Amino acid sequence: MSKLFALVDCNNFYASCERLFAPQLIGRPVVVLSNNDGCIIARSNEAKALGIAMGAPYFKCEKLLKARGVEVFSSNYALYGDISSRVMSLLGQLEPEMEVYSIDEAFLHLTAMAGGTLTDYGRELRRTVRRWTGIPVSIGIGPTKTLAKVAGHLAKKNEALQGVFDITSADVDEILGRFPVAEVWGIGRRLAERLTLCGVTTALDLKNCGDGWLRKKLSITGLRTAMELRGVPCLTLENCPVSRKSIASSKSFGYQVESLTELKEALATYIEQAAVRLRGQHLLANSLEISLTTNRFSKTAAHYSGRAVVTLPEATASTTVLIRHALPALSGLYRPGLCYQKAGVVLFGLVPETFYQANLFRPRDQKGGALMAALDQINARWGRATIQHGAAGFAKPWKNRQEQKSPAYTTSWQELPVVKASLP
DNA sequence: TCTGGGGTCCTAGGACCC
DNA sequence: TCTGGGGTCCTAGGACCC
Repeated sequence: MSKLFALVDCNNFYASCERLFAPQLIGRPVVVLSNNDGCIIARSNEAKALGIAMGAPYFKCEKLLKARGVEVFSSNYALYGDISSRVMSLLGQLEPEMEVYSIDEAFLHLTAMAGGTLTDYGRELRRTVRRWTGIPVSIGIGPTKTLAKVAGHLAKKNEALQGVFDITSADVDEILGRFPVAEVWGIGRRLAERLTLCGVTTALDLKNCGDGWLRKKLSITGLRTAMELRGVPCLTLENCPVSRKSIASSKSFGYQVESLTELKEALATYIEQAAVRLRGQHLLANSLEISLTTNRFSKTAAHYSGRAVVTLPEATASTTVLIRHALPALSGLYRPGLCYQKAGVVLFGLVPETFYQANLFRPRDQKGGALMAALDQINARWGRATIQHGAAGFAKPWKNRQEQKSPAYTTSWQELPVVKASLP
C-alpha cells in the first residue's frame, strides 16, 4: 500500500494561541489583527459566526467588533512562533516523516496501520496534540497533498467528522463535485475567475479538464493540481528543510512619512531585523533589493512604488555593510513631496557562510563577524535593539501600531504568566 | 486618520553570446 | 534587394500560499 498524506492544520491558530493563556476567552469571539493593526487575519469560530470577514480592514469594522464584544488582539508572533514549534516538535515525535508547511500546518506521511482505521489513528493524533499543547487541530487524509487539503477542509467544517476526514474512505468524485474550484489548494482568486468563465466551477470539473488545455491555460502548476486531484502525486513530502532563497523585512509606517531622514531610519531598522535572521541561519547575502511605496488605496494621490537592486561587492551578513550599501539607493528612489506608507528590504543571492567566496581585490573583513556575533548575543539576552546602529534612529516615530498585544507568555522572562495558588 | 508581511514558483521577453 | 538560429541568463510581472 502506498503511503498516504495527512495534513494537520491548527484551527484558528492565532486565536487559539491567545486563548491558551487567557482561558476566559474560550467560547468568546476573538480576532487577531495583522501588523500595524491593519486587517483581521485570524478569527475564532464565534467571530466567524458573527460574519467577520478574513482580511477585513480593522478601521472599517472596529465599531461592529466593539458592539458584539469581540476580543481584539494585535499579532504576537513571539507567542505564535513558540507555540507552533511545540506543536511541530510533538508531531515530529509522533510521525517522523513530517514536513512543516507553515506556522500552523504540517504534512505527515502516514505509515501503514496495524489494526484500526486511519480515521481512528487521526483522532488519536488530534487528542494527543490537544492534550499536550492545548491547540485544536483538524486532520485531512488523502493519497496526494492536494486531496489531503480537500479532506482537511471538510474535517474542519463538518462537526460530525470530529476533526478528521480520510478521503480514501469516501466517494472522491462525489466530494469533488461539491467542492468549489476556488477552494482548491493552488487555485487563487485570479485563476478561479478565469476557470469560472470557462465553466469550470468545481474541483471535479478541474480534475476532468484535458491536460493540454490545463497546461496552456494554467501553466504547469495548474496541470499538477489537476493531476493531484486525480490521485497522482506530483508534490512530495519535503522533510529536509531547504535553505532560504530570500529574507525580507518590510513594514507599513504608523503614519504617512515624508522625510528622507525618517525613511532612512526605518529602512536601516528593517535591515537590522533581516540581517539578524540572515546570521541566525548562517547565510550570507550577495545582493539586496529595497522598496518604497505610497499608499495604494489613496484616492487623492497617484500611487508610487519604487524598487532598486544593489549588488554587494562580496557576500556579507554584516548589518553595517548592508546599511551602507542600501541607504544611497534609497535616496535614488526618494521623490520629495510624496507621502510614503511602506518601505522594505529583501536580502537575496543567499549562500551558506561556509561558501564564502573571497574578493580578489580586497581582504576579507575579519572583525565584522565577531562584532555582529557580539551584537546578536547582547540583543538576544537583553532584548531586540538593546544595541543598534545609529542609522536606525532612536525615537522611531514612524513605527507602526500594535496597541492590543498580549504578553510573550512563553519566550520572555519578564512576561511569564503568574499563577497564584492558595491552600484551601 | 486608519487596508499585513514573508515567502515561493512560473512565464515572457530582452540582452547577449557564438 | 536580401541580415540566422539556438542557447543561456536575467528581469519584471503575475500568480499562488499561509
